[in-house]
Amino acid sequence: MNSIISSVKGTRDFYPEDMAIRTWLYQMVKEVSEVFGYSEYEGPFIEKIDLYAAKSGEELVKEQAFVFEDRGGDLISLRPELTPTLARMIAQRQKQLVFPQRWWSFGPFWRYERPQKGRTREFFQWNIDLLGTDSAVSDAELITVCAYFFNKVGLSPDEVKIFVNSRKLMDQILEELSISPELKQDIFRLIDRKEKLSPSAWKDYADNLGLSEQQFEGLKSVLNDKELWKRSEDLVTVFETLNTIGFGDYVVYDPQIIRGLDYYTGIVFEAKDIDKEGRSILGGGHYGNLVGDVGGDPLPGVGFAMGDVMARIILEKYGCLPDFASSTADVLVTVFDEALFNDSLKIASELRNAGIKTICFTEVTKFQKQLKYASRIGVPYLIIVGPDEKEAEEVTFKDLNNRTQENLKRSEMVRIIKEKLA
RNA sequence: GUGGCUGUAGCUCAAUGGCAGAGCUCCGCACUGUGGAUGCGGCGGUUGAGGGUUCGACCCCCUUCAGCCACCCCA
Repeated sequence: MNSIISSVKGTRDFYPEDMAIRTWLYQMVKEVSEVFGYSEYEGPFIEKIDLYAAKSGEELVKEQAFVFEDRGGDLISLRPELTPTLARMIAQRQKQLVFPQRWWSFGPFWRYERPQKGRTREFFQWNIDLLGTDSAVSDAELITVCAYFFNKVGLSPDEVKIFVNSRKLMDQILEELSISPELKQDIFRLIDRKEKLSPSAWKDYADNLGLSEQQFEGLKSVLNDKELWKRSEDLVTVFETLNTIGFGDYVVYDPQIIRGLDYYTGIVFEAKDIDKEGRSILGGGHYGNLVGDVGGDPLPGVGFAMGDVMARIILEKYGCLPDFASSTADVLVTVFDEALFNDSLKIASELRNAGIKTICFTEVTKFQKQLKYASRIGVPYLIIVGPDEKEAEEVTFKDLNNRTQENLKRSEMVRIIKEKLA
């Protein structure tokens, strides 16, 4: 045990039961994306560091990327996010693509961070973007995709909520409070921290930024104003659209949603557990110009990303994960003795040719051991071929769950088993 | 990058500074063509790693690694 080389910090081993969950999640994401007419795409897992230099938050690249030098001396990064890659891919074909484009992806990402709950160094992320449109209804569509996904996997509006705000509205508020644009990032951070700090600590934070008493009070009352969204045309449209479509229950206005990434320019949103337990499940928003930094023509859009780590935590918490069969085989063929080994192998082959997932025991051992093995790995059905069965041109077909068994004619075996499995 | 908690058998956990244990799992047998039960037996450990204090360390100290949690940031 001591000699086993440990896995890389922050990575996860996907044992079959974990892989089943990951695959299931991918299926859900795929079905939701495609029912909205989005096309799947994928980029490289490694990129030149330059791609990220201009974009993203600086910290994301400078401090959280896995960077190495290749043999040619270029600095290469394991991708910490997909948006810059998407921007490049779009920019390269900007002249030939018909907009709006609807794209989605599900793949691995790496960030060199300290692992904790809901956060690993290697994780999977669902990215979905609607490109080349500036309308608030587009923003509403992406939020609908979120809600649709939650609904599909069985997370109710009593369990998760999508919190929505508008960067544009917040900009306007800051202007009205006469807060200088240079302070904008700091104020956004201040807003972001309100929940995490005690009231007095939060006040200290504000004082340190140089907010006047008047500005501080103004900001505070704005953040408590649940009706503030009515001042934003975009937000009004978003909420109206969602109510029309019927997913309004999932959505709630929250003036404290800001989002860290600075390329968001309009609607921003993130989904969280209703009691705000843990980190957000997904986050996204409207960006004014996706491809500007990689040399394309200005192109707006809206999109979000969902990480698999937090998604699994929430799905587990609310019991939304289906029961996955412990074995992927439906039938196990036992081996009676050396003389009948070939008969078992042939029967197994016959079943496989008919598309039935079949395991054949590969050694001659005590029957009890084979039966126990079948039971332990969770195969539902057993085929027994002994001298009696061979003589009668039959097999014994045993249902391990019901503990019943019957004899099947060899000629009818495949047909009957297929019926049972249907 | 900062701080806190935790590392003992495959798993869950015990052991006042004094012989490293239990339950579960696993394997074997009782059981020569029928599993989960029961009984009996067995395998299993450099106590995460390295150093120090001590007659003696799972226990105290230092270092390091890993996991978890929070900050930061974000999926």
